[in-house]
Amino acid sequence: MASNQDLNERSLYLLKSLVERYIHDGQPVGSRALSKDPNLKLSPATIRNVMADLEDMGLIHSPHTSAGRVPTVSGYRLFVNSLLTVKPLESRELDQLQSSLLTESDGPGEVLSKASRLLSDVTQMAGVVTLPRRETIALRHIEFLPMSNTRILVIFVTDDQDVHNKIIHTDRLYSPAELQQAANYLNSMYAGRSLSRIRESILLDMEQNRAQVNQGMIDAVTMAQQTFAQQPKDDYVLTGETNLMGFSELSDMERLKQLFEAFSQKRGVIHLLDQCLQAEGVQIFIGEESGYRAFDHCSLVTSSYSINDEVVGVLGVIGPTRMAYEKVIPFVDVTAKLLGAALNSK
Amino acid sequence: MASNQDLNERSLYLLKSLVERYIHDGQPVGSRALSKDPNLKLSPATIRNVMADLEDMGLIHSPHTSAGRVPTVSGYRLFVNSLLTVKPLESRELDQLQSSLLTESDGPGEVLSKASRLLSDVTQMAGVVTLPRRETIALRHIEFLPMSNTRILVIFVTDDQDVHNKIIHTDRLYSPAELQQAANYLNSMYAGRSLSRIRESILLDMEQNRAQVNQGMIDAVTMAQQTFAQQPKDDYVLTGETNLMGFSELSDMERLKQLFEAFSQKRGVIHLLDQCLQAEGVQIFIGEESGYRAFDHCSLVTSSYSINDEVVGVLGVIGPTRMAYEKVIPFVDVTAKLLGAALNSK
DNA sequence: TGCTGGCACTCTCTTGTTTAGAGTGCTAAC
DNA sequence: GTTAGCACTCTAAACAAGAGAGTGCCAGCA
Repeated sequence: MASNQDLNERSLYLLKSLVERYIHDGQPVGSRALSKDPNLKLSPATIRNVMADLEDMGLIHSPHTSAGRVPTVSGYRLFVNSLLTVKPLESRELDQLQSSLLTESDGPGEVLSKASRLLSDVTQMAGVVTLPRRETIALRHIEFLPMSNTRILVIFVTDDQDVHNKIIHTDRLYSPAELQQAANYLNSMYAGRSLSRIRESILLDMEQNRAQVNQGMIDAVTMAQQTFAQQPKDDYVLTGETNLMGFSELSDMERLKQLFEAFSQKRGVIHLLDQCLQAEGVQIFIGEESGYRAFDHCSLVTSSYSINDEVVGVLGVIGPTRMAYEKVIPFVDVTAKLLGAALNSK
Repeated sequence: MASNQDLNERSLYLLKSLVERYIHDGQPVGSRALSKDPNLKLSPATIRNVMADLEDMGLIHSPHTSAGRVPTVSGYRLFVNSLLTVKPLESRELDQLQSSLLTESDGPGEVLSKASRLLSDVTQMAGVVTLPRRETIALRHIEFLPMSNTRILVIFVTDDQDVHNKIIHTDRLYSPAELQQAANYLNSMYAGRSLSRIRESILLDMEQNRAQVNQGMIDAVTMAQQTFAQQPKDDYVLTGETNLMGFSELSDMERLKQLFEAFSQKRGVIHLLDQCLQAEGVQIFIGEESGYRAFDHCSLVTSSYSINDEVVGVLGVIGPTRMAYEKVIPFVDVTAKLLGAALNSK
């Protein structure tokens, strides 16, 4: 058994070179090819010895006897963690990013779509952006419109100019006038505050028996919170899925189907992305690391993005394990920062 | 050259039988297999003669010398138009449909999604439903909220309880009070009428120099119309795309990619579906008939659906040319009617 | 005239075999 | 510790052969 001490500088350089070559041309890399590396004046035989060690350590693996070696998940992991030389963004790409995201115009929804499209267009893989999910969203404006029976259409505008609407069911019948009054009250008294604080506030007022507060107000806030709670916030914008169909490692139809099914179920993907909400900076899942079968042959490069220093969402790129990490990582990083900036300025 | 007179009852029955067999097991059908048909007491040799005629007429086609025959697009077309024996819906399916669609609860958006999901779940192909697009939509409620500079958030509730919102840019700055006033005026005076009629009305009032009408009102309606005009109505709900990955005739990765790209572009698909808006009843595109390369190996079974006798949208099923038309056609038909009914009752 | 049995033919698909090429592991020598 | 050499293994491509399916056509029969 080879110990970690065998991981001297030379073996690491060899691993790095191997991973880079494999990422570049997708073929298993043999000792002969590596021996051509000008920085590495070694014969194929020596390289074979080193590769045997790397294989013992589970960093590379041979598809069959007479093929070269291919990085394993651990190999990629080591590569990404310590060997990678990150390529800074090309200025052309940076320009494209900035001009696309920072033009003040459309609503938040459009900005997210643009970001996702950028991620997929530039990397030629799939781009994903989760909808921003703020802990405390303040009320900007609320409206209750009666529908048939006990159904009420609640329109809820948050202070980030996002419009939510939801049909809710109430226990009793409310008259249009009642609804109007409740909305007016909430709009005039509590705009700018978060829902939970509004609720607290009203309860307090009620205790103190203020005249203008009544059960209706409570109901109204409950409705509003309902609207918000049920809002399908577990959602994301995914673009460029079709790019993934070009990769040979995903050309297996059964695998591809599972992957696309995961995309439309959304649950699993969201759950995976949520794990990146906590983490600072760029987070990477390689192959089976994600824990989701559908992503076994994919890697996920993600970064959280923030509005006003509050982490609200995650964006990233989904592609085959064999991807150009050195370009994707900085790109995801910058995009996340720019998206945050774009949403800040709203 | 064989003339149409050769299309006697026997040849037609043979074609029908051939198409049915091919649809059922996906293999080219040979003369020997067809000779086993109990209603058709003919030797393989005779059947071969008839099949040769059918091939001359371009109704069937042989992939290679020693394979059986496969229907061409014309063959499918003749089959669908005149030979098909439609299978009525199974009561289980009808129950499922009714209970899913006719439960009064959620907004129109959810109903459309449910319809689409039903289409894909039952047929195990892809289901599509275009968003309803009414010629004249009446105003239920409107709200203008100021954002930064000359940007205004318009919230527009139509009488079918659908909420639209859009950020528009105006020429000059409007004060919150102005916006409030405009919205109040529109809501109180014109709720229930269509936008174009509101506009006419206001212009008329202005000519007659009524006191309460001013340029602001005109601007308000213009804004409202803008909101509505720019609304991306060229949209649909598509579900079960992944089902399509199971079909061998779509297993070519390049084709599949084109198909999925068409799905996400949306333009072409919408254009195709629009052609069904005019038509009464179920409309079918078989293979290349659609005119879109991406759909060359697909068939599309569609039907328009109506709200209050006004045709507003199209729904349908997308699958391989080799699909069970006799089941899909009645299913699409019924679903369209039920969806109309479900939306009517709102 | 229309149907049928027979037969030669064609094409695909599968299987087995061979060969070239690539890459390895091991060993002995430097 | 490094290297050259060599036997070995495995894949991929090319080729051959045979089985199977289905056809077209022809001659004979009702």
